[in-house]
Amino acid sequence: MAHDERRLEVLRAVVQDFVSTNDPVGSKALAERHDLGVSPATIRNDMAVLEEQGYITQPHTSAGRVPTDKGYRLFVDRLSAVKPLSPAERRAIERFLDGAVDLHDVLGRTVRLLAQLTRQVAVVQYPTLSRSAVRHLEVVQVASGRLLVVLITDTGRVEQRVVECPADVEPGAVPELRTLLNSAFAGVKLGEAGDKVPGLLETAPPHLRSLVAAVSATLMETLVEPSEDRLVVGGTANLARGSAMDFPGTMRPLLEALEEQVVVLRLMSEVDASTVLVRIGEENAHEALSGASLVTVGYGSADRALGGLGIVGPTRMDYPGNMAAVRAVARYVGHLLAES
Amino acid sequence: MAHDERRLEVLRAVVQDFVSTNDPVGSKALAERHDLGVSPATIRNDMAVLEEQGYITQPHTSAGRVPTDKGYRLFVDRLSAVKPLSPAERRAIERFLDGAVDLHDVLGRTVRLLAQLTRQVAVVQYPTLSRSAVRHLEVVQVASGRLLVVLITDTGRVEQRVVECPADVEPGAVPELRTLLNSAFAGVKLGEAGDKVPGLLETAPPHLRSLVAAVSATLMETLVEPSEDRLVVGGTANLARGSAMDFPGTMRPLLEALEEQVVVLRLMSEVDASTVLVRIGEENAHEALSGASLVTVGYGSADRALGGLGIVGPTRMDYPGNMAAVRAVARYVGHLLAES
DNA sequence: ACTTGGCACTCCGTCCGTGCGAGTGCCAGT
DNA sequence: ACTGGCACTCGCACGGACGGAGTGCCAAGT
Repeated sequence: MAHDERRLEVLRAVVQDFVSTNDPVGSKALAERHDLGVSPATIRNDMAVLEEQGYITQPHTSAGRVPTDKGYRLFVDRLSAVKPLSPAERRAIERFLDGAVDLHDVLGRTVRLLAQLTRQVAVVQYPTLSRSAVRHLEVVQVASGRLLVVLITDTGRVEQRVVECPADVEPGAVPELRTLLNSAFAGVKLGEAGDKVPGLLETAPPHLRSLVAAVSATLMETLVEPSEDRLVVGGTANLARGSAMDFPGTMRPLLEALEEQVVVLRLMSEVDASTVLVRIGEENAHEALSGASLVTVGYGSADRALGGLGIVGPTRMDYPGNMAAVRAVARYVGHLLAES
Repeated sequence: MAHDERRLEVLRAVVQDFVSTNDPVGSKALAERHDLGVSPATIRNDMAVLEEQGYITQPHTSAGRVPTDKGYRLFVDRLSAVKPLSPAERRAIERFLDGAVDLHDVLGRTVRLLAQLTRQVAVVQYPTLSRSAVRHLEVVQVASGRLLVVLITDTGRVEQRVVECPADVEPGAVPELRTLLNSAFAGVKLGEAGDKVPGLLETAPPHLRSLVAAVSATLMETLVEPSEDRLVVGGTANLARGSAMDFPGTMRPLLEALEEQVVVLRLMSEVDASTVLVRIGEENAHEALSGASLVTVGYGSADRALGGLGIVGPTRMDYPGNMAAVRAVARYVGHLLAES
């Protein structure tokens, strides 16, 4: 019935007004700023119902209403239209990201770009190692019993490890080892590289076997460790913008969580590249984030997500705009990394 | 005369009390907490002189006194004894830093360690490229006209760049190129690598010359750019501790400056490894840092500083303790990087 | 020449009471 | 089912009073 529909319209209006003004919104103001075609009194009745259903609440008796987490959720799921980016924003994305020289640079620019577009804290995850493929393995001898192994992935990520060798390395063994490793692992996804190790050990010439074993062990160790997946954080200055009213308590736990990385990374791990994921307030389950919202999405080519990126901000944020920005940036980064 | 000496003693007491309590300190409280052997009235006279000389000031008429930047400066220069680290802290340093797997890891641990020890924001600069020496150069072909060049320094830093080649690369040229570059640059400090290029171009076999030129150009570009010197920041959550009274205005500009990096890096560039450098409040010259103090020192082996590290916090900080922590951590990191 | 106790003064922070405005809930009327 | 009216409730901003902490100065003591 037209009844329920108007009520949703009222909720949408409450969210929009509260997001833009940061003041609890009352029935009179609503009637003025939106043409809902009804009087403030009617709106009051609707708001009473919305409050009973848990979508909005009032900070004190007789102040305006404020959306609850549940209210934002409904807004995001059913009431928000996709907000197209302005041409200026599209241009900003290109201008910002073109001319990046390496992976580190790309992700650094990305995080700054996202922070600037959304005026929130931005987070970008490095491409997950286990989903990347080996482009090249490099072996360098740095001392008689020590090798430096450098792994370069198809996404441009570079990892290096020092490997202690059981015995001295014979001269000439290093190039041999390099060729062997590359022919075994090149193009292999890191998540599946472990399967190759036994076969490689069998076919390797005996005098290299211990070397191969040592190097493989170190590599596997590097990869199995998903906590090593790095996170780039930017725009933390935006936290200090909202006059500290935006976050309950202080913003301290939030800053701590961002530095921990592990909390955010866990949330990131659930993204996929096709849909923008929004987590609102308490939905985050983690204490420090219970007053914040996350908008995340995976980036990468269509068939595989390389990693996640997104923003974290107060629950009172411009969801449609931020969702659009996050998605657009992820698409662009995906292309950029795919073609390099 | 004993006169001046006691006045300095009063200044020291003011600084110490204010740092620990965060309240303007009055004559009576001073007389109680320190045995200066004189009455509050005498202390008042001394404080009046100290105020006239600009070392302390009162927030309002008839509140206690607070040290000025100049007062902290005198305290740091002449009144602070070296505070030895506790055994627990020494152990924490070792425990924290041992077991780091690569450079990124070392610096990440360092910054967390410093932030935890000092309860301030910690910053660590990556080893300056121009002062590092080439350990190895790796060349990989990633497409017909594109090479990936990976530079590994003796400090473990890894930089990579994609080089677009003027023409197709003949098969077999890549290993040749690799050998050539390595024999020319291995062990050379990057700051001086530019001098080697002309000679290298002359002696290079003709068919490699254009390749060498392209690769060298990219390398020089990478190195000349000192702004690429990265900074690791940690412990920003500590900013939110001091109840926002510690920083005039908000802490927003401070967070921005930390993200900019360039401001902090410029200050870092002046460090050397032997002395701890303290910059207090307005001494920083940069607007955003005018309410903050920096404690920095270079790390590296005795003969060359690889980079800087330090902390930034409110002018009201425990200078002796923080100076000791910064120095101890820098020494440990220096050893760690020297032996790897 | 310094130090000390006393004293009057200044000013900040807090508390309390008031008035105002915004917003609500309810009710009667259309 | 909607609307206008009305009484009611709070939060907040304003303003004056109060208490306390701390100072500066002065006269007296060592």
